[in-house]
Parts: sequence; C-alpha cells; structure tokens
Amino acid sequence: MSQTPPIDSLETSANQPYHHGNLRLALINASVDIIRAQGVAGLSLRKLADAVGVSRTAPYHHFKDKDALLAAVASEGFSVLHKLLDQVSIEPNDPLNKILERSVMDYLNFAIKHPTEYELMFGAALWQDKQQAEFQRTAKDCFRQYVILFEKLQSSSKINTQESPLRLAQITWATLHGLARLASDGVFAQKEDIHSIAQTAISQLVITLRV
Amino acid sequence: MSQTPPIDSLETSANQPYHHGNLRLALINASVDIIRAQGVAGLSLRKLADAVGVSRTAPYHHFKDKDALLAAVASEGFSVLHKLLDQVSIEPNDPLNKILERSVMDYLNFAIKHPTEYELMFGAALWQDKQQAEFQRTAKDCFRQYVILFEKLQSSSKINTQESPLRLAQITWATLHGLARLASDGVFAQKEDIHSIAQTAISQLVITLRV
DNA sequence: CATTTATATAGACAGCGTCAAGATATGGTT
DNA sequence: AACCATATCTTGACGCTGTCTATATAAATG
Repeated sequence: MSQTPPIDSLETSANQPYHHGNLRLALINASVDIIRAQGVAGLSLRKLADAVGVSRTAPYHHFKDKDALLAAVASEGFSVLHKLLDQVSIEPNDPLNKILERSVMDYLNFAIKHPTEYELMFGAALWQDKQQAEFQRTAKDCFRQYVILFEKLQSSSKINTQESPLRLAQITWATLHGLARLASDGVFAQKEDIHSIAQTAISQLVITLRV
Repeated sequence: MSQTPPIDSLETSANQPYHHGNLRLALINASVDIIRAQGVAGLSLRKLADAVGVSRTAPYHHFKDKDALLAAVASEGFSVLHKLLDQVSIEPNDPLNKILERSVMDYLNFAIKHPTEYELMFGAALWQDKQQAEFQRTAKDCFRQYVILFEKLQSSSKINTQESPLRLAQITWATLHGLARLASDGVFAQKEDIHSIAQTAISQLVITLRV
C-alpha cells in the first residue's frame, strides 16, 4: 500500500509521521473492526498492521504477542459490560420483574450484537493463560459489579436472603451465559425465540427470588 | 456418508503398509489425544499426521479440511453426551431431586473432564459454518434427547406442564452450559464450589418444576 | 547540547493449511 | 487372470502466519 519512506517526512496532517501517536489504541480499535467483520480467526497481526498503516512488527512494541492483543480487546469488552451493570438502577417502586428484565436484556443484547467479542471474552484461551492476569482481573471486576446488583436487591428487600449474593450471581450468570450462547447461532433454539425464552427464565427466577 | 471401516486388516503395529487401514478413525483418536493435551490451538494437521505416521496430506483424503476434522471430533463428543442422556432412567419411585442431580452431574463431569472438547463442541466456529451441517445435526439430535428427558418427566407427572418440554430444556441447558463454563477455569467461581453451586441451582429448579 | 529510551522499520525463519501432480494399492468387471 | 477405475497415500510447492534479530529514527531527559 502507501508506505511513505519516513526519511525527512513532511509534517502535514495528512501524512503519517514516523511515530503513530497512539498506536496501541488504534490497534485495538482496528482489531475490533476486523474481528466483528471476519471473526477472531480472521485476524492476523500482519493484516492488522496493514490496516493501521504500520509495519508488521510495530504492534510488538505495544503488545507482547497476539494473545496479549486479544486480551486487550476482550478487556475492552468487559469494560463495556461493566458500565452496563453500573447503570442498572434499583428504584424503590420498580417491580423486581422489570429490573431483571432490563438487566437480562441488556446483557443478552450485548452478546447478540457482538458475538465474536463475547466468545473471545469467555473463551478458555485467555482464562487459562497465566500471562493474561490483568485481563482476568478486569473480567472479575466486572463480575463483582454483577454480584453487587444482587447485594442491592437484597438490601432493598426486593429478593429474599436465603442464598448469598455471590451464589445467586453465579447461578443467574450461568443461565445468562447459556442464553447468550443460544442466541448466537441458533444453538438449540431459534433466534426469534430468545426473547420469549429469556422471559420464561426471568419468570421462573422471580419465583425463587421473591421474598 | 461417514465410515470406511472396510476390511479385517491384520496389519498390526509392526507392519506399515501403504494403506493405513482405518486412517479416518486413527486421525480422530489422535486428534482427541492432542487436543486434550495441548488444546485445540495446539493441533496442527502436520503434527497430527506425524503422530499417526502418515504424510502431511494423507488426512485430506478423509476430511475436506481442518474444520471438517474438528467437526468430526466434536461430533464424537456429542455422541458420548447423547449416550449419557440415553442412560438417564426415570424410575417411578425416584424423587425428582435425585434424577436431576444425576443428570446434571453427568453433564458437568463430562464438561469438566474434557474442557477443550466441550469448548470445541459449543464454539461458534463449527456452528456458523454451513459446511458442518452434519455436525450440527448430530448436536441437535443430542439436544433432542435432552428434550425427551423433560417429556418423560412430564408424562410421568414428576414435574408440572406449565411450560413446554422444549422451553424447559432450553432454559435448563443454558444454566447447565453456564455452570460448565464456571467449572472449567475458575471463571467467576472456585472450582471446588461447583458442586455446591450446582446443588443450589437444582434446588431452585425443583421449586419451579414441582407439580 | 548529548544521550538515553520509546517507537518504528526491514529481513529472516520455521511452522502452518492446502493445492497439484504423481505413485501405489484395492476391488470390481471382464 | 488381466485390466482398470478408484481410493488411498506420497512428495513438492506456495503463500500466509507469528515472531525473533538487528537497525533506524523520533522523543524525552538532563
């Protein structure tokens, strides 16, 4: 492509300087684009570098290896999820049903809208790799926020206190994760039915949570 | 169009004939070994061929490409799961709790024992690929067997009939799938707690299913 | 100014999936 | 038995990949 020789570069804003400016962020953003368009398998560091307009080895100054890049992308996903959970408000007059419905649908919509990122976030590769401790911390912080949701529901007497918030969070997240999987490619369900399935799941959940 | 178990070839380990005998099966078995030891990412067709003792391109006479091989491995996994579900017996005197407990633990134990195969089975790659229609059929047959479990539970009046067997199967499988994920690498849970978490989930499930 | 440090580059290498062309064995037909 | 189509296996080659090494340049520091 247009690889301008960097010697005595003109400093016009249109031209690329020798130093990119914020290559790390640009790489993550471009990775997300590629991953959404072609899946994780379709992402190669060389194509990525080309898309951003740098040499093949430039990314290695910002990420130890490809896995570190993927972990950064996945971390970004957990940050988005974290903010989503942060925004769940528990108004005193809101019925439990409504609160759960909003939260569940927010989560599922994220998974449905960005299935490849979602799979990357929860794939075993990044979770088993001891190198990706920071990613795992980001993910667990996100889950911690989810646990807090149940703490709030209990302290506002919206749900009973028979089970610990952590246990409730674990079980409901498990269901949520499975529903996300069902929603992705028609695994064991029609995509159109997801809303209805989630609704049924919520109804059943309310039965066991009600005070 | 599966199978090529042609002859009663006597060629044992010592002899290495030009034709392998049942290369297809040998490739699947060796793939499982490698995947269990080194993960799906650690499987290359070249190493695989080497392990089996054939040339790099020999596998292409039995599988269209690498994905087709992986689909065959995953199909094998669903067959195992299918047999597991087949063996779930519903005795008239068995309490619902016991039946569910056995089934759930069987499923989770499979996922815990072979996490990489499990992830391969439910990974998006094979489900989004139109080429792997046979794999998808095998998987759905397995799920169909799971639905039958709930049909039996209803017809033997172990559970209520407020929801369709399909819907119950979808929701409970979702939870099961999430629990399997929790159990795999300590995602949002300690591995030691899985049994306890599953127990709680079952208890809650019984509440909503009871007649 | 000089020098250290951060960032970007080209070159090289082994490993990968897989296509193409050729070799050999097997099973079915005559 | 002889023949041949077909299934099976082989070597060779190609382009793509992740990533190491050595080198060049810009920016930061003092």
